[in-house]
Amino acid sequence: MPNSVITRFAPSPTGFLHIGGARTALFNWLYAKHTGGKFLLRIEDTDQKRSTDDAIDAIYEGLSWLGLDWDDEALSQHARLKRHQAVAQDLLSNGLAYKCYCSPEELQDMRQIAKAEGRTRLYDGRWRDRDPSDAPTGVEPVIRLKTPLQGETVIGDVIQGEVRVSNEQLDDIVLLRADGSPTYMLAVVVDDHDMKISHVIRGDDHLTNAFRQVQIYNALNWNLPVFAHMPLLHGTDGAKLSKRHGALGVEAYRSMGILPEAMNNYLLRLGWSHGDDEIISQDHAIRWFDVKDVGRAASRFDMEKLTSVNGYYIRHADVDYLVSLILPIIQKNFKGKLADQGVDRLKNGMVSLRERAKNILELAENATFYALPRPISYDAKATKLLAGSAVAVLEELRSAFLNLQDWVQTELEIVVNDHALATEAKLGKIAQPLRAAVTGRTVSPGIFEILEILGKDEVLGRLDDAIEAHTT
RNA sequence: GACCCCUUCGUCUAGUCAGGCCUAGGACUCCAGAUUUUCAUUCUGGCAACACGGGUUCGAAUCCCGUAGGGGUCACCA
Repeated sequence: MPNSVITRFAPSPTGFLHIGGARTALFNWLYAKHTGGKFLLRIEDTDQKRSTDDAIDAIYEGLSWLGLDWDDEALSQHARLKRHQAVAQDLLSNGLAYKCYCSPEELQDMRQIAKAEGRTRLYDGRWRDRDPSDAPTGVEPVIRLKTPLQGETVIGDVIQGEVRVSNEQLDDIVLLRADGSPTYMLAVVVDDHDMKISHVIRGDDHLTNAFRQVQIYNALNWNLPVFAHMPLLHGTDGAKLSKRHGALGVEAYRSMGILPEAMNNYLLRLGWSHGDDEIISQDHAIRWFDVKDVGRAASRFDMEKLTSVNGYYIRHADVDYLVSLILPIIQKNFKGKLADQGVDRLKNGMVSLRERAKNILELAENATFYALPRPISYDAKATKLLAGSAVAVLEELRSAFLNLQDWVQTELEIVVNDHALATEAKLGKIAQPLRAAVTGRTVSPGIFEILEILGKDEVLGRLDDAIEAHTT
């Protein structure tokens, strides 16, 4: 059976797509692409109280931003309630499951005793073989799976290897709650089976759940999917990333100016590698990625490395793409006040600009002087630089520029250099005030490039503005 | 606590399956230097690790055992 690989990402709608979930989704997506299979999305919204449309949208948006498109319609687990119930009923009528009438208090006590005695098996199976006529009236039972008492349950995990646990450790799990809703354990198994999921790739916090799920598969006499439990992503402190730990949603990184390509690349390198390769294009990722190569150790999330990868992607990104990303930011910051030639200037200056930014926010900030109309504002350092004798320098430059016919970088450089020689000043002494006058800042791309892109009229105008603003 | 998983520079990792090519390689960070009109890029160099203890072997980061540390899971949550 060629092309039988079907993977899935099954997040619960908690309000955002967090970074660990994004990595899980990425690995599932890559594996599907690598094998020419399908990647499906299922929303685990069994708990209706906790899932909202907004939360579901956040997942869609997060995945879309990362470019992790899914095949077919996203499936809502909740919509499959009837099927889950039917499966539980089958199990019940086949004698593979039973009704349990324990009260929450009873269970609580049982658990305490079991823990005190150091046992893992928390439920003692007291209703397992009890006569149904003993059932108390007025109590809705839960349905529990009759799990094997002896032997062991084994998982051949692609990442973790063979993991086995004694069945004595596993108690009879609840399949259907008293209100008739399925538990997560039942729902995943039924859904994964019905969706024909071939590979279950998920965080290894599910590894111990997998044993219980295997028991459900076995009771149903269904084929097992291939399991791949990938190590968790940890925070800088080494603990599991969680909301409490300040784990952020992918949209938070987006608003920090991280590029989705960089995010994917960074996430991919956490727990997986291809020799010494650091920058891996999506094409290569698809070609090279295989779940079996995922490591078993958890890794920590490192913002500095992400930032560095992000810088690389910005430096190598397409000019128009970058302009389209920063334009809305600049317009938002300055209320749409854009110079007529603003966009052209941004495009012309972008190659130099992109080498100087670690993220899109910074890029937008550094590019602003191109986009805004006169008069520009000066930051504190620029203001300081323009005080005193700088005005005289600007005036001299202004008249030198005035006569320049061929307004190109090389010519401009000659003019400024000549001026430096004539006044026996160091180039820096002249270039810095010029930079401050023209960009409003002390840091920018090469000054001659800027002069050319801005154009003669604009430069002369900005010099006038600066002279006027700083003449005392 | 019980069960399961993990352990190479501060971090991500190569090397571990098929022991010698490893005086352990790369990347990020940091430091120094070169380039330079500022900043950045780029380039060069540097600091820095096989958790520990036993074995097996001519030889172990690699195999075995133990210890320590870290993580995960133990719900009528997902």
